[in-house]
Amino acid sequence: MSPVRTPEETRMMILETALDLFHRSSFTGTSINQIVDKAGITKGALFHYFKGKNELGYAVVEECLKRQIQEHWITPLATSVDPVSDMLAILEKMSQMLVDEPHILECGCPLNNLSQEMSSRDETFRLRLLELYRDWEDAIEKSIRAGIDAGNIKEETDPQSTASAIVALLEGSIGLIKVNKDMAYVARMGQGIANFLLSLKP
Amino acid sequence: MSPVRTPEETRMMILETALDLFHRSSFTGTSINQIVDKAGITKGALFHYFKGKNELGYAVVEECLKRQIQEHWITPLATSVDPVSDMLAILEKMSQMLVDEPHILECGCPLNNLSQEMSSRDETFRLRLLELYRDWEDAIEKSIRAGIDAGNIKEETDPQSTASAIVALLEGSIGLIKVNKDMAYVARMGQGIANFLLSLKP
DNA sequence: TTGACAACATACCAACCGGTCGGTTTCTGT
DNA sequence: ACAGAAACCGACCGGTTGGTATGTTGTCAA
Repeated sequence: MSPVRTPEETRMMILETALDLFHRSSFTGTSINQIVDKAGITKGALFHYFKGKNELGYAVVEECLKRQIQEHWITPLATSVDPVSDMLAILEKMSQMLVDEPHILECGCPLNNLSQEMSSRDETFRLRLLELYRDWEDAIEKSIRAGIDAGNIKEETDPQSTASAIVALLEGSIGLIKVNKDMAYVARMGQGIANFLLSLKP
Repeated sequence: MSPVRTPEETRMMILETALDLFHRSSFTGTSINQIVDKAGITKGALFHYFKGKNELGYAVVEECLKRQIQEHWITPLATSVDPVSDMLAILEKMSQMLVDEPHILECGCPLNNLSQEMSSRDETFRLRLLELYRDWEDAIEKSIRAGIDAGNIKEETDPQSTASAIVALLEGSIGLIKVNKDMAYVARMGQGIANFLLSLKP
């Protein structure tokens, strides 16, 4: 006989519902009532686990977004000595996700969305999101260093500024794709990104 | 004796106040009352000139943002045959603006802000903002073609995808600067952008 | 079995939102 | 001079927001 109340699952359900709604409709554009309704719980439950909407947002950043960045970027690049090829493979995988779930075409990147919306409005949000970006850039930077050592990247490449530029290029691309909402544009942008990455090879 | 009522000035005051507040606090984050208060007018006046908040937003895009893109990018690049150097000059000018008015550091790009916020929520917004991006990309694309013809850009460069990537890189950079809020990071990103642009030269 | 606390549920609140509407003031064509 | 239109005012409205107060139900250790 399974228990009626499963606190951990409830909390996780709230987090994932919030993540999904924040992704589709932004943070301020999503009301607590919407989260509660879609998660199939009540306001009492939500405020039992989180002090307020902001705290829920922080938790989404720390737990959900952090894990996504980790899975998609940091882990795959951790042992890479050919980051250009490996990043192209990651992008290929993400491009496939766009084909499978076309609604993502107009949703953008959850990390970028939340950053653009909240970082100038709430300092706690900014600092937590900044940490994720730092982790992401660091992972790319280290892989570039490894790539240089392995002879897979031009020696004169500056790892730090190149890593920042790569992240900027990716986030900017997703933002533009959101506005264009067009698979042909996705292909064009993919070519632009690929050309940039390939220019780093010797 | 100057007239008490100056309709055109009133309308322009509303537009510029709205542009400034949308830039600082986003579209949904700015209330009509805030606009009205800061512009020194009343709600009646605002609704006399614009059917609603969305229509005001459309006008801000069509009149204010369009002019800004035109001034900063399209006009300077129209006659360019060395777009890399000319774009670096534009960026240098914008970087100086950041030093003069540091609050922009956390405000981001008005066009990017509005796009990320509204393009998935209102189709009219998306289409109008998309038009501005197309104009911007077209201007860069054409200047790249001219640069190739003049021998200032590598022949194998694909103008279209490169133009898209440049816009993505710029918008992504401003977005990341907003999160980092740090002049040292601005310098790092500037170096990353410059390296990318310079890689287009023969 | 029972007390204590975590895990929920629900009704309610003040503040704020975009928008309306009837009225007043200023301007302009005749 | 005067009528009618444009410009502008500000009180008001229904709806929504994040958040709270209070009550009920399930769980588990003693």
